[in-house]
Amino acid sequence: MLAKPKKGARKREIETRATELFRKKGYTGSSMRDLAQVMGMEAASLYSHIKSKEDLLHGICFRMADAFFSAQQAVANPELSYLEQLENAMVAHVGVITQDTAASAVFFNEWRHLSPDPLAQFTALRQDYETKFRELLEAGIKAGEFRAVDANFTTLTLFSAMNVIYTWYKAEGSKSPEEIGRELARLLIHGLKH
Amino acid sequence: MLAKPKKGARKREIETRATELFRKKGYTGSSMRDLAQVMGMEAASLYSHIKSKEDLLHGICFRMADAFFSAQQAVANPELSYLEQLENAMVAHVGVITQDTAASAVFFNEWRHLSPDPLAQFTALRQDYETKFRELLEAGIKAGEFRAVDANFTTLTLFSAMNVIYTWYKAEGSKSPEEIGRELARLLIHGLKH
DNA sequence: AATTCTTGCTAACGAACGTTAGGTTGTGTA
DNA sequence: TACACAACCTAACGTTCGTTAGCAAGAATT
Repeated sequence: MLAKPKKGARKREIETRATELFRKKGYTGSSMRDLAQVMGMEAASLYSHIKSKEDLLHGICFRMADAFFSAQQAVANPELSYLEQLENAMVAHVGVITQDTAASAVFFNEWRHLSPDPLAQFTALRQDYETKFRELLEAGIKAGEFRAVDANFTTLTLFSAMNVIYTWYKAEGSKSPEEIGRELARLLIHGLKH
Repeated sequence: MLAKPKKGARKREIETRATELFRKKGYTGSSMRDLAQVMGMEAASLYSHIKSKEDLLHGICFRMADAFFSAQQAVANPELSYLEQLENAMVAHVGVITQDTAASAVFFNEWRHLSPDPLAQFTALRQDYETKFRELLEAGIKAGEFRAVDANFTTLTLFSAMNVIYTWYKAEGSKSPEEIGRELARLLIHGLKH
């Protein structure tokens, strides 16, 4: 049943190229003819493999959402200190970003172009995910591990600091994803001052 | 010479509405007919006031760049400690963002849609601006005021933490721009830990 | 009163958009 | 050898895009 050329391989290549294209020019700035060109085919031919342009965006956004959730759950461990739990969650988050920076770029910047229904679903997922971080923060404050910062404000700051990493991370760079995550956690937890 | 309806007032209203529109739907996702609709006129009529769609984007991006530069220069003071200089620069930066969150959103997210020539000019300006922060950081490290962090990495983290503020700041909120800047500086300089 | 300027209109241009219909070719399977 | 199917094609659809041309009405200026 399975021959050498794996089933759906062409579709996955389209998804990969679409992700790179959306990263570079944005979703609304990318045309199906642009995508066809990088694939070396006609625009109409894309529809032998995919359903629609938005379906590509949908796939990228929700696959990333899944990855973030899985990574978060994989490191969840209530027996650790809140400080350790937060640091591990940050490392896990950074790990997902570094695994696919193009998909991360689309995830962070293009989700708003989803149509209303998937958009609502997406924002709900994202809210849930971010809430885990905020709860960790609030619990850590209550336990006296953290300063009494504004939890909402700080959560957004943490995410912002983590989510910028897709803009510069290169797999062949000198730092591993884990090192980057730890260094970032250290900066945010211990600060810049000597 | 000056009558009640100030000259260019209509043009400025178009720019304001375009800024809000670009923030909401992105530059490539916004059409001139969209803009005309929020202005209550026909798309073609816009061209009595403006030169082109890209000219709107150009104006927004470069006016913000000017504002950031001015604010940075206004607080520059080599007699202060690097820590104080950095904190003041951060407060100034946040001040510009909070003055116009819509224009900030466009500045941060839509500049890549400028055509090649202004794009090159824009990125050069931005590079210059960010370099001031990096130099402050490097000098502070050398002087022993800061830990020996990676200056590039940390500069990006600082900007990312500051630049997320346009997403949630409301003028009628409980914190002033100055308070937000100071709190952010405190978080990044002193850290989250108790 | 004559003139200029501002502000808007209708109509239309060529180009690009996402997508569908229907056909062809080559390859692996029954 | 017949068949199924993935992969891609050409042609075209209706729509939307940014923008221009030419004109009209009112207000401000001379």
